[in-house]
Amino acid sequence: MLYTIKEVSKKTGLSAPTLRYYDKEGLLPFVNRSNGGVRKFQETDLEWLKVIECLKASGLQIKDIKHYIDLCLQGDSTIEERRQIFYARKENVEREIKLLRETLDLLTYKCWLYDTAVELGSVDAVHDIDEDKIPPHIKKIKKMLKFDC
Amino acid sequence: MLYTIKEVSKKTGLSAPTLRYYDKEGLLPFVNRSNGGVRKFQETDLEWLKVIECLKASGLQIKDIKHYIDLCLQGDSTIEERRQIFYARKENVEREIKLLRETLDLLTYKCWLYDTAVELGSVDAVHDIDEDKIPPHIKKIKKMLKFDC
DNA sequence: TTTAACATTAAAGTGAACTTTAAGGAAAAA
DNA sequence: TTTTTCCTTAAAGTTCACTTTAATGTTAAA
Repeated sequence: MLYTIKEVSKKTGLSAPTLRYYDKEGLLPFVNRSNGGVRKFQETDLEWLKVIECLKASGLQIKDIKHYIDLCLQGDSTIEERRQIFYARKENVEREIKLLRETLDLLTYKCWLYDTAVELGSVDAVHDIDEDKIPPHIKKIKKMLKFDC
Repeated sequence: MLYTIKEVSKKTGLSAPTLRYYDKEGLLPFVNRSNGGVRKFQETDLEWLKVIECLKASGLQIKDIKHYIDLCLQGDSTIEERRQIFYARKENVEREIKLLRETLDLLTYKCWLYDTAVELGSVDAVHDIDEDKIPPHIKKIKKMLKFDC
């Protein structure tokens, strides 16, 4: 089964110009063409695209994804470097998740604050609230925040 | 205690030009100046900056953070809109964390694959490996991936 | 009071990841 | 065979979030 760029666009959620841009940047050297020069994507190309999207989601730039693709083309002599790339990406994503969880804590607190502000009719009134009327999970977050907000 | 822009830069990790850029974009309308026009940051300004950083980390653009700051300046009449902003940000961060966890799964699989490829001396050899020599947590991820990689 | 280390602004420049445009070629249906 | 719908490219444009530059003013210590 071969796919046109439009079909791949639908399957991946990447626009056709984005796919062409990736190709131009050297991310898709494995995609074949018809005699007329039209790109014909294979099933394995879709798998490559998923790995590319994974590396992008991990915070890797296009030019560094290209470097990884180049290593793949060079074969088994580059295994060690590719291994290190994935370990570095893994660490980066773990760091990002940690950061987002801290962000989520402040947002959860703010959601409670504004829920309560809507109830009481003012933001100031929430800061005057009785300690024991604050839900435990909010209290816990408030302690971690180390600043009044 | 009042802080210069350089001190705030050190405390927040944001560069001095970035802080000036934020000010220019209307994110810091509360920061006072000396008679000579030099910014003098207060403790509360640092708290504002933490909320701004939280909104930025949640994926909000500068112009939309400005809109939130504007709402704050307008007072209690905008409580409901601000509440909705934080709920939307919370949902967005939860979605992002989910996505990053999926990314992490593929990266964890790739780390195992390249660990094994280093051991065996080739990537192809990893694909020929005995099913029962694949660790359970990797098997689990492999099943979820729905594609060979 | 001079000097050094800050601060200020406006405006231009940067880099990343696309998107858009324009002009045209390929492929499939009528 | 013609028409329509796709595809192609190169090149320019866009958006975002800064960063850099240049020219100048403020502030605190010596």
